[in-house]
Amino acid sequence: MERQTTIKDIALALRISTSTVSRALRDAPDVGIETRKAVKALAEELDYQPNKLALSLLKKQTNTIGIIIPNLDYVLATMVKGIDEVALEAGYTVMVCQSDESFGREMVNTKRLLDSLVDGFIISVSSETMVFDHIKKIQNKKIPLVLFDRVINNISVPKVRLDNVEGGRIATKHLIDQGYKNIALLAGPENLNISNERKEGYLETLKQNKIKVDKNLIIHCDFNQEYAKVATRELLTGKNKPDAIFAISDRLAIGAMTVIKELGLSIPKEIGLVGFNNEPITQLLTPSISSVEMYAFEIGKATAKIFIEMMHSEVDMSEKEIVFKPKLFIRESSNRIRK
Amino acid sequence: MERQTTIKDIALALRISTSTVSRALRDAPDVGIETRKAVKALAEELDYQPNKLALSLLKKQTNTIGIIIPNLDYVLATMVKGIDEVALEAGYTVMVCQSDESFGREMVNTKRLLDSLVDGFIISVSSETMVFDHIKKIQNKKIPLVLFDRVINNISVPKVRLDNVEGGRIATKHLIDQGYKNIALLAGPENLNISNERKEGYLETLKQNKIKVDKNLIIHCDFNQEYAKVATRELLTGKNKPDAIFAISDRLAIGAMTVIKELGLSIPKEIGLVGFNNEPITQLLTPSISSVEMYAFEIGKATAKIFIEMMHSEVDMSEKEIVFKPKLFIRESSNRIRK
DNA sequence: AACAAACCCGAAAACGATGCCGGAAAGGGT
DNA sequence: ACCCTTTCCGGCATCGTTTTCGGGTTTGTT
Repeated sequence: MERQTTIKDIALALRISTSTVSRALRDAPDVGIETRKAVKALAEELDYQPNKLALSLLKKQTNTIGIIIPNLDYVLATMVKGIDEVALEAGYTVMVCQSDESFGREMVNTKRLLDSLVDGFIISVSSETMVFDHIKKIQNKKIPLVLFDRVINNISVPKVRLDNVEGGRIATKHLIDQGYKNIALLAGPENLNISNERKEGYLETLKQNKIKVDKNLIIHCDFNQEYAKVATRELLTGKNKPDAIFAISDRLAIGAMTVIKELGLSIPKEIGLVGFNNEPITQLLTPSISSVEMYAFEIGKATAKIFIEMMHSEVDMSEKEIVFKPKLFIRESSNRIRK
Repeated sequence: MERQTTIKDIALALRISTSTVSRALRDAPDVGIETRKAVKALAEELDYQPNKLALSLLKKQTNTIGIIIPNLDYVLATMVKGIDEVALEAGYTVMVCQSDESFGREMVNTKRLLDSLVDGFIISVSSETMVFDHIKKIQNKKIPLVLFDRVINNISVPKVRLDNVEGGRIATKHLIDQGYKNIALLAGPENLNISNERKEGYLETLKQNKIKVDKNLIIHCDFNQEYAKVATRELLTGKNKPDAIFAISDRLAIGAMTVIKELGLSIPKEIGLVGFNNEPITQLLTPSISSVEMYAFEIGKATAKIFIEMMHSEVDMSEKEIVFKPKLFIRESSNRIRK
């Protein structure tokens, strides 16, 4: 690693002071036209790059955003892409840390990012996260923070998320409209907010349509894909056999689909199926899977925008919450009434 | 954002010098037991965190690795996870930038990371990248660099990658062993190394088995999933209809599978299918898809290990190349001879 | 000719930490 | 009582940059 040319080198070579060089490079007013030219020419020639560390130390800001996410699945990767795009545009660089759905690693990551002196945080909490001391620590230090996707309620901080309850509603409503009467729910981990919200929408819609809820038709399973198969098998061989399944993620839906086919049931005739996330792959399968679009990219962008706004203005945004409305894409897996 | 407590605050409060505080905190030898205790106690109380920027400026190293990748699909996300794990362990933090398969963005990213003063680079080049000035720039500055997955040949730098030719071979050989005679290739973009290497393995194996190559059976298509469907339709309705398809990625394979089913052909009886990457989803589909495992996580870890090694030793590793051997997982989509 | 006003530029402090060097105080030996 | 070691600590430079303040030279005006 070779020594970078510094402002001092230029100053020395031109027999002027570092202050002058600094001003010349930044087009400050009081510097002679001649010196300015000379400085710029030499800077170009020596491939001078200002040292960001020195600047950060002085200005007390690093132009870096710390992002903590539970993993890098399709949805989160897409969201990160959205964040990245906006952040880059605004001159920020992001540091992405995966908590791997572990609370411990989430804490370690906050600590690391904290003493990497990031300017702020953008976080989606892990499914294990039930206590929020690390979040509060960030707040106490008055460091900008935005939560997204998997947010925490009862905490005063800007949030960007999907209306998951609505997502649960539209999926369930659609299945009812298609004439399914016995709708099962493949839910995620018990304490995961987004899962429970979708479940809430499901329950609500069933009640609204005077369909009684059968607890045996609701199965919580991990996002591990094998669980989905086991759960589905359980459902379809139980005493109260469902005629439709609403899965809380496309991965779960795909697992369910496999089992349904294995059992020789036809989709959508005998069993209807709706997923969540609208991953591209849902369109590629046979049958294609109906799914709820959650606008991951847009959520990412909106999150970053709020963050940037927080950095640039002094107004309190701690109560701000942006909620995206989901949209159902109806495909073969649930469309048995011709339209 | 509140002011962090600094070494100076502690020094002032204890009426000692900053140097003493610094030494006390780092357990340096020449500092009295009493002062040491006092310093540590106060540091604890004030929640003192050393300022990394100041340290980095002084030591000229940031403990940060810049990672540039074309996107965040399953394979790369898995690799990044591997890198992350090893890097974290060694005290490094990673900055991940996506080039989005664009050469321009790859250059912009290198520049950004370069003047973020990362300690080194870990790069997988975009499919557009045909000129390597940015890579050479890194080398000229003598900054550690490791290429992985999509590497560049004819360039003297450590690399970690899969033996893609072998991957092409085992997939093709397997299809031949299963009695398929007319094997098509769904390849990736024309100038993508990994794609061409897999193709090479395919061609080589055909020749070795005295099967003549039909150029019409080789279709290059983008990783965009829709292309795969178009290409497959083209293949299966052309004059020389293949009885098997080797797809260079699972996504392409899934697209192909959809079309095969649409056309009413049975898998694996009439058409055999093998994918690449061994994504978890290949096991979930019906039929499950045979696929070549590329050990993404391990490749990520190996890459990071080489990087760390480069940082800690002075030996030249520019010729080092770690090549992982792929392994075929045989599933329903290509298994028509009972075993 | 004298004085004000531009116009340029340099010195020095500051950001937070480390590390070398030198010096004061304390202790031990003769 | 003197000298020589330890032991412990403070001063200062350093990393690369910005910024404030002040001073010198030139130009222009009356």
